[in-house]
Amino acid sequence: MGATKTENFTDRQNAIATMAKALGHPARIAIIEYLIKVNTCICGDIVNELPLAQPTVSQHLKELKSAGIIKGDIEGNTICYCIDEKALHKLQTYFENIVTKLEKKKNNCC
Amino acid sequence: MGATKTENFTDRQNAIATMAKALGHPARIAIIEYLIKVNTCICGDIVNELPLAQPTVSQHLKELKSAGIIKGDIEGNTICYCIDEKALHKLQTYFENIVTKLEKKKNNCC
DNA sequence: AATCTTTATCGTAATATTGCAATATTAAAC
DNA sequence: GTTTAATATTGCAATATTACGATAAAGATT
Repeated sequence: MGATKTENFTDRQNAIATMAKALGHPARIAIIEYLIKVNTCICGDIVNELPLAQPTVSQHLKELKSAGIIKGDIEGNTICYCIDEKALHKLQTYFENIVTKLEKKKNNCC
Repeated sequence: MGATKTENFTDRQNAIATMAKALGHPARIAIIEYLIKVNTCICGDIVNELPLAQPTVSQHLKELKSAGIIKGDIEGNTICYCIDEKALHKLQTYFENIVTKLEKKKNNCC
């Protein structure tokens, strides 16, 4: 085996897992933090910001994009990447919901 | 290669990535959702709840535990697993912070 | 003590991820 | 049109993940 059995889980569970997985690498965390920091999304210098080779960065960007975390549009010979707020909002809501439930239930063991 | 270059990123970036990675699998999302649902954390029937073999579930639990997402204590011949609220709180805060920043900056392209 | 029940670990196969050098692509600059 | 600059793709090696059968461990039950 080695392949995740996505078909056995709900779409929602798979969707959250996909987004979480995309953020499950420090380079990709660094990328989104940089995108947030620079405010604007014209960010041709992302490679210089990261301690990784250009193809590696490109690959991480591709993964973030395919998970819907970032959006990218071609803009001349540079790519304009920026955060997809919808995805991060979903994650935020998801975790907020969990935290709220945990607080409400006050799970009283362990 | 194939190994993540964790040494090139900050501890904070690695910490978030580790937690996100642990949640980057639908089975592990299903596990924490189940733990939340049952309220109590004495949960010997987690295997029956998931469409995976027992060793696989055990492995997923181990990963969640080593990432600090869940806590587990031995309790007779069963294990008492429950959510570690601290970890989820960190994630919630992290994403809330991002969303807040994004709203404030109103990133005006793409 | 033998058995049952539950969870962990080992071993292993299939697959995925990470990282980079080399190369391709594509548009701007000259 | 040639060079430059920026990003993408390809190919590949190293490593990690996913999944499960077999087996081990350890307390509970009889």
